[in-house]
Amino acid sequence: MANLKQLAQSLGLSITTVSRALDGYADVSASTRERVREAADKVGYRPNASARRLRRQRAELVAVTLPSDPGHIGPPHFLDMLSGCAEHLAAAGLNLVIAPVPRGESELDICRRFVDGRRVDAMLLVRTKRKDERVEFLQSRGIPFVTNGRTESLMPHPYIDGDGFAGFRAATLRFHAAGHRRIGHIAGPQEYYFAHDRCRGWRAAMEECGLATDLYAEGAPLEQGGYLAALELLRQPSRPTALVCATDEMAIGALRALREVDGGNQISIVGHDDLPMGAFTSPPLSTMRMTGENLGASFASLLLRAIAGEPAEELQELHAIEFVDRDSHRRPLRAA
Amino acid sequence: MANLKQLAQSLGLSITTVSRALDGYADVSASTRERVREAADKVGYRPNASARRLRRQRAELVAVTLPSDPGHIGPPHFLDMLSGCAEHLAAAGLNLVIAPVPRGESELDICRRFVDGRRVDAMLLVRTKRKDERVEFLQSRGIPFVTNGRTESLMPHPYIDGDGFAGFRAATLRFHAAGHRRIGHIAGPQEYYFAHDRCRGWRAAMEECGLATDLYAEGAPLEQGGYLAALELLRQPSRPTALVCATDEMAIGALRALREVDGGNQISIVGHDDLPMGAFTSPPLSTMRMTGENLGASFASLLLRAIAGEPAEELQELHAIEFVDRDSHRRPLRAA
DNA sequence: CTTGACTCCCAAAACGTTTTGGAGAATCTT
DNA sequence: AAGATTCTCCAAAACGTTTTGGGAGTCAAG
Repeated sequence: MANLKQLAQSLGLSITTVSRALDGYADVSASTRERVREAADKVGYRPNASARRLRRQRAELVAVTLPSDPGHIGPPHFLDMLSGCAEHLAAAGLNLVIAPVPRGESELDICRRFVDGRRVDAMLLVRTKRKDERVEFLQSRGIPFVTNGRTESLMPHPYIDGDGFAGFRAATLRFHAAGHRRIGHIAGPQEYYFAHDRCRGWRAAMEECGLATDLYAEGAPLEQGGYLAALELLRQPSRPTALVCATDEMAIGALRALREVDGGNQISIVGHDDLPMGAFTSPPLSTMRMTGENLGASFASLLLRAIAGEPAEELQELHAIEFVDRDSHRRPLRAA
Repeated sequence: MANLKQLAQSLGLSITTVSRALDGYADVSASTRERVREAADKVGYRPNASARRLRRQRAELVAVTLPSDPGHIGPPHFLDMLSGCAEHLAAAGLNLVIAPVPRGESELDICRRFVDGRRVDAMLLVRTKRKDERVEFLQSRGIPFVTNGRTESLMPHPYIDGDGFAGFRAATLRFHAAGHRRIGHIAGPQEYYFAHDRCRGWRAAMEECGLATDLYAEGAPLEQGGYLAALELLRQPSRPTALVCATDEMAIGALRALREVDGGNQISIVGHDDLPMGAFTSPPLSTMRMTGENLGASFASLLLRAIAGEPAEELQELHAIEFVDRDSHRRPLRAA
């Protein structure tokens, strides 16, 4: 209820002095500062956010656009990431607003609305595509942003990403070393950078080993997509003995296909994301995950540094992928 | 870049007229209105959000507090709900900000910050406790809010909840009708309303059937909690033949315990939430879910109506629970 | 006594919008 | 033809803060 004017009046001081006292300026005496602070605490004064934002020309807000398509939004721990990010942004006085894409609008429309209405100081982009129009738009407007996932944009921009190429190459080589020769890949939609990157890793390893890359199937990055893709691979005349899946959700769908077609437990499989659920599937799902603690905090830090004006080149984090050894990747290899 | 002043100048009109033209007031002629609209479109004018908020005395923001504890935030489809809610709020010009609880602060502190700093027009509360201090605070401040889950607050407040009592009672009676007599309950932390409500449903059914309620174990509402709770029940001298679990995540943890101890497939089990993952477990997990389409839209609608001043009594939705018949709830019943 | 530095405070402007309360011109009514 | 009404438009106030550019005092040095 209280605003600066009322508070100042009750103290017999000017608005200016009260404002500066609360902000800790040196040009107000220690005694008045204390007096002001006490009075402010007593009436529970908090500056009106809108007024401050208008005057300071800052929105104190960061938006993250949530892709609506297809199905789930990122891996299930995505919300944990957002939450961590929001928490660290809050420490710097910024709040995180979520911006889903209403039907009939594009993700670009959303960016436009937020940026041109000066509703945000920065943006967080997830689920980047290889060619991502949002990135181009934000670069043209000069608004700070960070992406989760790289893009093929020519101009560098801040991002955090996992080295899917290296991770999937290593996983494929691991299968090869274990004796597998028919190693299939269940891929996500190739327009997404992460899906393409992971696919490239598998492909590179296969070619290094002199193996054909025909055991390939693509699907939506969900259980159902993995299920259908796995069925497709299992129909091939020469079945795979091992499967490298673009995501854990797809791998879990594939596990179901294996159970149905194969009785299960015959084909080795590995996913990516380290979903908590993976420890509880049957067999427990071996997987990969991006190294690094508290991804949300990293995003927050990059966003703050981008807002502070650091150049994009210094705000790019490529994290190694580590293997999570459960059980599903070492099914006994039958003689070919 | 453009503001009202510049736009007005370039058109040779006053700020007032331009503003009212864009807002579609009748007291500006159709021709000027059109002229103004065209010019605004051309320069891509969008009103400055902060200025509008200050003048209108509305934050155009709704906050949802994210509990940080324990572990996951709500069921995995929680983000879908938030996204749907944000989408419908956006259609009314409101954005949804997520407000995680930093360590060292309480959920109450967050509410205070948002409400007293006039940063929001309303709040969305999730994971209500039976006695929830946030509810009391918001009621005392007279700020509109909606909770996901009821509370034991004496003053009525808007909520959306599933009828966990009826759902769990029905599930327990179903097991009884199938011949089960030793029906266990894996419960969530009882301070949460939903956990308590579901537990009461199981307990009521057991008592109606004249069965003892000693097969009870409590745990964190996560896979691990369900796993440990199930192990506890399986250690009892007289094992349960069926398990009613407070959440799917707990049920999935319990499934793992059953596999380890029992070889699996001997004990019937049912969860709640209808996680997509449940269709892919082994055996596929029978579960329950709240009826009703697009929960997020319902929350948005209730929030808007609460902001519009409708009384709390008319903003309470209790949804029926429906059974989702997969396979895990009809394991063959061995002779006792 | 004057000057300069320093301390503590404040009036006023500014941020960009919406809204209030008319003003002037044109049109209608009688 | 005069008054009433309707159409268009606008100046100015207001929202609550931060920041600019001083203005009184006080004190020490010259």
